[in-house]
Amino acid sequence: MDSGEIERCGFLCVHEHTVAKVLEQMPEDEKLYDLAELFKVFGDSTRIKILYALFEAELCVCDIAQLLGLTQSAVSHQLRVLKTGRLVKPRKDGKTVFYSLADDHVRTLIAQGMEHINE
Amino acid sequence: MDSGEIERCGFLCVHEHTVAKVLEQMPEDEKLYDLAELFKVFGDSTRIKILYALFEAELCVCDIAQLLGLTQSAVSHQLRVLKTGRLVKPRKDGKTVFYSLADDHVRTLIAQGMEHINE
DNA sequence: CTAACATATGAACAATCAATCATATGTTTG
DNA sequence: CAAACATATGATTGATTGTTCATATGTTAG
Repeated sequence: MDSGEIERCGFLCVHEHTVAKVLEQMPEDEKLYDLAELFKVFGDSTRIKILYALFEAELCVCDIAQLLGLTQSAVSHQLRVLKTGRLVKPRKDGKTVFYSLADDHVRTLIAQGMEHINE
Repeated sequence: MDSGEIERCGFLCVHEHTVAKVLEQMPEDEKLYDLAELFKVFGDSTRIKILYALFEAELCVCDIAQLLGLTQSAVSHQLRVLKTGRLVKPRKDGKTVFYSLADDHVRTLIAQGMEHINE
């Protein structure tokens, strides 16, 4: 088969080799799940704000809270989510904890997302 | 002020000019909200699977459902979310509706996300 | 027109989540 | 050691979300 016929959804509209390609290049379920988890971390405006604040400099928790008009607790909870997703990293200095972006993927992803928005 | 002193959180740890820069380059609230909304759309493994399936070819709803082992209804609901986020676009052909990726940002964003995962 | 089919939609429910409040941990200062 | 401070954590709660089931819309074939 796979000649060019399009059988409607008695089973599949598309050619068999297309189906094969789709299934072949599809990553494992676990990867897909992890990827969704990553995007989920970006999917909250409070966390986006925190990341943007860290674009310029590392900041401590209470700075972020005051800059963005948020509770210390709320910021701390969200920083934990961002840390777990390896988007930010902490640096402890006495009783203060400074957070900064974990790597450049964060900037790149946010920039790409912004491009999509501005269209 | 803004000389180099670091006053701990009596008010701010960081220099005033850093605070100024942060606030200056921070996009408007609405943009930040929209950006979070965009990432939220990527933040579900079912939708990620659908997008991956559309990497190879445009597919109709029931194809996607069968390929991924999902209900027609579930796929339709999620395609609506993807369509609203302008990540996929429909092409109607008789009673069949074929969906395809809306633009290349989708590929780019997913690729960038995957890079972050694989580290 | 009617039956069959592909897709879309709406209501309902369980699960997930972000903010809040209260409190715990850990560090510095006196 | 005790008080003050920065941060983290745990429980609770209101809101959001993904799936399911039932049904509606719209198109094609007979």
